[in-house]
Amino acid sequence: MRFYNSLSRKKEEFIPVVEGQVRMYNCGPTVYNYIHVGNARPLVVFDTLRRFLIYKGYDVKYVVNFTDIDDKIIKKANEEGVSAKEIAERYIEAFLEDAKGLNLYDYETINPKATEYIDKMIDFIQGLMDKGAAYNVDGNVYFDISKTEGYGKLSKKNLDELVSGARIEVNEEKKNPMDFALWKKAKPGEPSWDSPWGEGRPGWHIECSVMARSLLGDTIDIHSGGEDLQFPHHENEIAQSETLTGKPFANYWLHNGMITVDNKKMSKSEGNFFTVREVAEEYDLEVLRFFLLSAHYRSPINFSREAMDHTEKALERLYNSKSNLEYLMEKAAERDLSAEDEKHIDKIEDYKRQFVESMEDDLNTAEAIAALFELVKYTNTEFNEDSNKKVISKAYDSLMELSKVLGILTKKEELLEEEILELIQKRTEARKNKDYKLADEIRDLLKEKGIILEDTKDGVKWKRV
RNA sequence: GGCGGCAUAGCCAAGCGGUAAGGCAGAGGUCUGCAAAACCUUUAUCCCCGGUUCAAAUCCGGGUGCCGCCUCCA
Repeated sequence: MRFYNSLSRKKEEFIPVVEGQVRMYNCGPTVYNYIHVGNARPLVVFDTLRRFLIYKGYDVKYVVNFTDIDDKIIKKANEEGVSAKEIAERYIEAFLEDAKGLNLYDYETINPKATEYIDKMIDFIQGLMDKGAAYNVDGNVYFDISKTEGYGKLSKKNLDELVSGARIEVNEEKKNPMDFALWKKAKPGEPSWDSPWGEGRPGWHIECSVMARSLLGDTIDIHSGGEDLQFPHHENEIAQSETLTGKPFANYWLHNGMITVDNKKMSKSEGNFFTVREVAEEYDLEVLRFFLLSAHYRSPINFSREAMDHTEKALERLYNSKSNLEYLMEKAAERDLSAEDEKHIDKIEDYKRQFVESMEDDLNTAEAIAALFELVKYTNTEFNEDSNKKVISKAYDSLMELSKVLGILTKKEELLEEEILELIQKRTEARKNKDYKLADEIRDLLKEKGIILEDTKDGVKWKRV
């Protein structure tokens, strides 16, 4: 398995720190608002990576933090006249709902809150002070980037050019314009914690460094997030953590590309965003999930209604295949494998292999999905009610197994209800009597209740939508 | 100005030196009372110009266009 590592800017074979174990940290949301589609991409992509690693047999520990103390949260709280804590709790709850809809919680995800790690952050900052890599100016503590080697190694920034850039904030307190806040002195009315430097709160970058270290150790395997976090956020995490521990902070840095709308980056500040719950009003969130996996995770991907509609249709093809295979499993005969059956099994294995190899190559989900569709095509073409049940089961299990890696095809069909069966029976009789008016009425009635009928030469099939 | 990425059929999107995956849409057909689903057939020489090579969408050089980061940002 190999990943494109932002540190080296090339694909590298993946070797975990501890054999058989993977420790992943993915920068999570700042909970001051509902998440939008752009925020959802890294969550879906790296959840899929986590799923695949589990599929490969790794013991995965996966952390996605909540930044629950921050300027934006405080601002929002002030606007609404409520506490920052209340804002954070509200949007954490909303996040969990959205995340569940996106199938992000099929496996355990550790969700630390920044405010639960304040003590550890203070210790961490103190450690940097002790090393002379941080300095306190009247209650504001800054990281001194001149004390760290290789600052800019992730984003490949040249310090001189950074400093000469026009958009560096002017701050008299800092020794170097690129120094960043570890601890911010409390302003009146702001939530704050006691520290050796007075009342205040942690800076953003320190939060991730501390939570990652506390939960996953000094060196983690995979650190992921949006490519827009590469600088300065991830760069600063590296600087702090490696300065303190003297060890590599993360061995593999994976960054996803941006979601665009009309080819412009989707962002809160631009206002061109769609929240996940807005999308949920029109589409099942599984469609959004599938859409986010339809292109390679490092490419930009343009979000549009048209694209979502196409994705919805594509996903439907997979669901149809699932229900077709379920139907065939009912009908197919139980018998020993013939030579031809063996060939079918081999072919199914081939498609699975293609899927896995694609995923192993820097999480090429687009190619993996293509393999899935080829499997579908094969089963649609080759199998019928006379097929060997073992073969059908194999195809079905493969489809479901690979879909599980992608986190799709999770909607469960409810059990057949007596009512529905009765109606279908009634309609069949009507059709026999050429009473097509009644037959169509029954079909429409069922359609209204979300049951789609299909008349095949093998009988009437039905499914829920 | 610095750093990085992208440009493949009507749309989306793989491909990483050997003569273009997959999905959506379209056309024709099979099946069917109709419909749906499914299947079959059908639609590209890969932004432009040079170069390397027996061989390039794939490598190199030069253009053109678009995007991201350099400020909070997934």
